[in-house]
Amino acid sequence: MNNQNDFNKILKEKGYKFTSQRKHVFDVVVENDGKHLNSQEIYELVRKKYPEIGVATVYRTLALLEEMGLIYGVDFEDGFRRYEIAKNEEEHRHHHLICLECGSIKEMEEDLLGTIEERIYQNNQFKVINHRVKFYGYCENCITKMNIK
Amino acid sequence: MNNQNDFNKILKEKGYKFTSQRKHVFDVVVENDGKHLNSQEIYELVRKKYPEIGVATVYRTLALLEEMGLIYGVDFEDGFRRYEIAKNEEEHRHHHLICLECGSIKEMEEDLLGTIEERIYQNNQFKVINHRVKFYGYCENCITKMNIK
DNA sequence: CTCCATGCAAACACTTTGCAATCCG
DNA sequence: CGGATTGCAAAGTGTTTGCATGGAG
Repeated sequence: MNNQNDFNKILKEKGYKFTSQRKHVFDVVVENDGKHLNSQEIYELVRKKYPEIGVATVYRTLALLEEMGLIYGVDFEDGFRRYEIAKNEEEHRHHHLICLECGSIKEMEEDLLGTIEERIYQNNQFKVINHRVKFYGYCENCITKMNIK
Repeated sequence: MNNQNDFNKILKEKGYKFTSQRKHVFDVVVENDGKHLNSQEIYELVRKKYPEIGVATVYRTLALLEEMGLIYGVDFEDGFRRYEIAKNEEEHRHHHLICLECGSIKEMEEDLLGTIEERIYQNNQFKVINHRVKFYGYCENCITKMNIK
């Protein structure tokens, strides 16, 4: 299966044009799966392969890809909008374990809250469509280093 | 119990001075419990009672109050940092039900994940200290209006 | 009286927008 | 070709900082 053609096809389906700028931006996000790059970092990486690209194009493309559902924007409250690829097998987005000591971010695949959503509807008359969970604490490395329980 | 003296005392304990600017900022956050005001909104409200105050003071004070644990900053990914009062009875922060239709934000007090944290430690070697959950979906009003299930 | 805290304006950092030039289809 | 897309620079937005003045303790 050919990536370029796949990407091309998805764009066309939505009535958008294929450009190498868009391909390069998408590639960088895909190639850095799990790194939660922010827009500036993506811009820098794309520039290595395509130096003429402008910041505005990167921002516009990221918004486009997010709207198309190919990537997700995540906010770790550090002042940057960060992006990760959308894996369409996920019904709900995965969750993040954020280390308070070193700032590392680990992904966790379990769907914790699926069973709880019905209860929320009963108790709060609120129909849950998606949820987002962030856990703050200490990662394996820092637990060892800090010698805490 | 006298609010002004309480607030004064907490500041002194941490080695900070009592000023009427600080009191006014804190008061506005307390008086608007549940409204998740952003910094600009807080600035506007404080100015009604204390017109000479500057934006910088509001930002500095909000950071100070957060650091002291009197208020929490929350990020609803709308480009603003929003604040809510910290209720120290809460072991974990409460969670938010965010309506995708009208944008309303409702608070939910249940602690959903307390029991799950041990499992996370087993599975991921990650020691959870706190967690933050946001549910996206449709609120009671919008469900009625939109006539969805 | 001594610093801490304030107000002001300028500086910042990230993102968005306007517009002419360019390129895809 | 014609309209979507791009690059550039300028404008926006929310927030932070430098510094002289002011006020709490």
